[in-house]
Amino acid sequence: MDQDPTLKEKILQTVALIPKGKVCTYGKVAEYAGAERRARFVGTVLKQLPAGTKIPWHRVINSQGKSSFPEDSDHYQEQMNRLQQEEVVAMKGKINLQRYLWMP
DNA sequence: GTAATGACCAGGC
DNA sequence: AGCCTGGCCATTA
Repeated sequence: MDQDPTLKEKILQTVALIPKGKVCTYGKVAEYAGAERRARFVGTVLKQLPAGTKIPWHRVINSQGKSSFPEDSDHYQEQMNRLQQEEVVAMKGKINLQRYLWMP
C-alpha cells in the first residue's frame, strides 16, 4: 500500500498526457505531476507497468535525451522503434530535446 | 527499526 | 564529448 497512492496515479496520468511525436524527461514528468524531486520514482512507477499497458512509457527518456535502457536490451529496441514510428528521430541514440520535448 | 536498490539529475573534472 | 561523485527519495529486504 502506498503512503500516497494519488502520487503514482498523477505520474501515470501525466505520462498519458504526452502527445504523440513528443517526449518528456523523468524529471519533467515528476515536476508536472507535482513531485519535483522524485525523478527516480517516475522510473520506479514505469517499471511496474504491465506489458500491454496503454501508458506511453516509451515517450519518457532521461535528461540527456537518451533511453534509460542499455542498448542491447529489448526495452531499448522497443522504445526506439515506437518513437521512430511516431516521427521522433534519434541521432546516435540521442534525441534532440529542443525539438521534441513536450512542454505543457 | 536500518540498509540497500534504482527506467534519475546536476555538477565537476 | 565522456566518466565519476554526491544528492535525491519511494520502495524493498
